[in-house]
Amino acid sequence: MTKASDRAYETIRGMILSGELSAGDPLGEEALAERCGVSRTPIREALRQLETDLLIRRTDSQRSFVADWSLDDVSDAFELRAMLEGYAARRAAERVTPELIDRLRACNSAIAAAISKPQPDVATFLDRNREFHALVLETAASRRLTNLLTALIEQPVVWRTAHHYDPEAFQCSHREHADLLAALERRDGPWAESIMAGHIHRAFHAYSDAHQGMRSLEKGAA
Amino acid sequence: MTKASDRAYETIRGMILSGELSAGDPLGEEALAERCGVSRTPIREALRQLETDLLIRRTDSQRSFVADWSLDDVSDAFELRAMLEGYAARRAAERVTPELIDRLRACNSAIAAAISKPQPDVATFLDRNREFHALVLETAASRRLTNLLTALIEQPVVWRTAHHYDPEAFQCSHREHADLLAALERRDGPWAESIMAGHIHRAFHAYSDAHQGMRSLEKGAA
DNA sequence: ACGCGCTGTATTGTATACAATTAGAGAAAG
DNA sequence: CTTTCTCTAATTGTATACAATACAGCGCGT
Repeated sequence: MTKASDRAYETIRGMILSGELSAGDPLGEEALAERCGVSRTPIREALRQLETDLLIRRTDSQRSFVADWSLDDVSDAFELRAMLEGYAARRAAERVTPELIDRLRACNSAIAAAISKPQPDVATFLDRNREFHALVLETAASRRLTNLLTALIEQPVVWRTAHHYDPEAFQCSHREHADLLAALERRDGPWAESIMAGHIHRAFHAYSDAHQGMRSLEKGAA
Repeated sequence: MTKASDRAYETIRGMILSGELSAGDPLGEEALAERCGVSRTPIREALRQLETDLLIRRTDSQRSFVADWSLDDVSDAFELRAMLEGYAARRAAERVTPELIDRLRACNSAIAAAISKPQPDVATFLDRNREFHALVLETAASRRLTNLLTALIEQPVVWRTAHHYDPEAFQCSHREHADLLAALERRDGPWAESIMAGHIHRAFHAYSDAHQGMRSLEKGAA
């Protein structure tokens, strides 16, 4: 059986990512404990983890709230991701093995299959996309880099952006993965870095555009 | 009165940085609790923080040990620092204020005073150096970046490297700070980024050389 | 009406007891 | 002699009670 603090972490994280809790909502330890069916002790551990993930913020007096992400925040996070994942891709290119290439290719094929349906399978896309990036990161073989990136990769807002992708955006993502594969296969670190950085920047603009669209809709509805 | 968990954090961190505990030493919660004069609860909070700082590592079964840093690890950490602090400097250049310039200048003057004595005041140098970098980071105004960098800035090994600096190394550091000030004053982001990245890389080589020297000494003594 | 301080209540911090898990020593079998 | 199994002791995980702290609302004085 999994530890209670882990379950609490997953539960609370899920509530934030799913939108069940919205930005700014207060997170009382006692309330969460009741909701997760555990005592406050594991909740506190979970909150500390979520804090380093930047999914929650704590006031000076240690009260916890669901973090709110302004467009500036998100832009900032993406720029950091572009830099760090670019670095990861470069390191991966220097350490790549034939097995890795095979696994990445399989991954990207699964993505291709998921997005060429008439009704794109977004869940599979997200899973395989995550796997693709995780493989690259693993190959980069830097514990520190892995640590830093986990805080940035699982971003709440981004998580849902792919649902607004149009067919062309999916194709772009897939093609960029293929390009990255080519760079890795040739062990060309700088190329891999450039592609990855561009890949992340494009994802940001996809998010940014979708967000803008959503805001106009809200405005129109109001 | 400061919180017990904070005191515990500082105490344990101090024990690691000062070398009272060496790499690989086991860190039992109960033993630490007794040593810090608090219960296990705040110790657990402190250990979590130290873990994200990468000063301790935890086994699969959650036992804690003082982290050991290979030269590769350190090199890796420095490269990340160079990238991230470079980015911070660039952002700072875009957001700089006259007050900041003044504070940085004061900081660097204090450094100059500390290192031009016949017997350099290393403690002051370290403090002011930290303050200098903290000011730049603060001006960069990215909560995320700050989070990521704290894990890298307070490196245990690095902390003691300055004690092995020769007079010229201190002067280099001071001069590079002055260069950075010039870049900030002109709001030249790319220049600031280059200087900062170079500054960090130089620090790595200073560490690397000193480390090499220490290893030869050890060898000779054995 | 406005600001200031006080008090009650809600929330977090800490200690402690107990449960669950794991490492490691030692015995038994091959 | 090596291997594996078991059992014990040490260590971490969780729950709960209590202490300290912060926030909000109210009353008071200006």
